Amino acid sequence: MLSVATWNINSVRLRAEQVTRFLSEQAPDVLCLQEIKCAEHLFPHDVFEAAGYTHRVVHGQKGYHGVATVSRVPLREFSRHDWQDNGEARHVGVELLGPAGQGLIIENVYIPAGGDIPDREANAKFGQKLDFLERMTRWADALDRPTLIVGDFNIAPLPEDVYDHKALLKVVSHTPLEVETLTRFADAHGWVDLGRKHIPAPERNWSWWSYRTYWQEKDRGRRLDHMWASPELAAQSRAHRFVEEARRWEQPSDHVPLVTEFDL
DNA sequence: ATGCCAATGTTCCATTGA
Repeated sequence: MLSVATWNINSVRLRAEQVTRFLSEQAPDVLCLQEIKCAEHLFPHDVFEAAGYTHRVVHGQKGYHGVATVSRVPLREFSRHDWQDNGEARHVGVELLGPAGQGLIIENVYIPAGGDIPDREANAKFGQKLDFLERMTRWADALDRPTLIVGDFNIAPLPEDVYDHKALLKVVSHTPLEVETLTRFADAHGWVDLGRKHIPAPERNWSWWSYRTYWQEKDRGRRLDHMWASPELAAQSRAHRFVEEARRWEQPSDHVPLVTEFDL
């Protein structure tokens, strides 16, 4: 048995208490973090060391973005892709060294949000988001071993992945162009969306709620965080959950963690 | 009705997030 989690933590230094609680309560073997918001030399290694996560790979950046994968099982850094080609720290891949999950590749990714306007001409960030996905698609085309890709995709692909499908068709994160582009990425490798394998639509499994009071009061969430597996790996997933209660903890991240358990 | 919140560092204001 191997359990893997992903969480956009929105500053790992500020949320040491919350991440410690999550590790204690859910006990994943591996946790992939996004938006750690610090350079590698400022990563709070002591917090994870004390919790038993003695294996860590950090791809940090000063101030913004940044990803890290921490683990109770041995692993090694496998890859770092810059799919935006601008130096931002938005990906790190690891290979598990076993015995649990021996040889498994876990890709931890933070896809760009894409700005406000869903138009490449009017908003360069939207174009960068689409380009990031196109480069991921070419990468996925060439994959030749079982892989798990997790993280903050910043896209809610299904109508049931948002609180109001029709209202969000023109809102970045749920536009048809983003969904089509993400679908091409999915098709490039046959990725299985574990969130919807285990919690089929229209069952609720949102992962993000805005910090703004109005939107929280209305319970307007979106499913922006994902765990996708190669087909042969997906066949070994046994359980999957969204820890929605973490959104109500003190000083929470605006995202909640996801956990998948595998027979490995 | 998407910055009215939250975080960082450029720090008493600007930038970013989705």
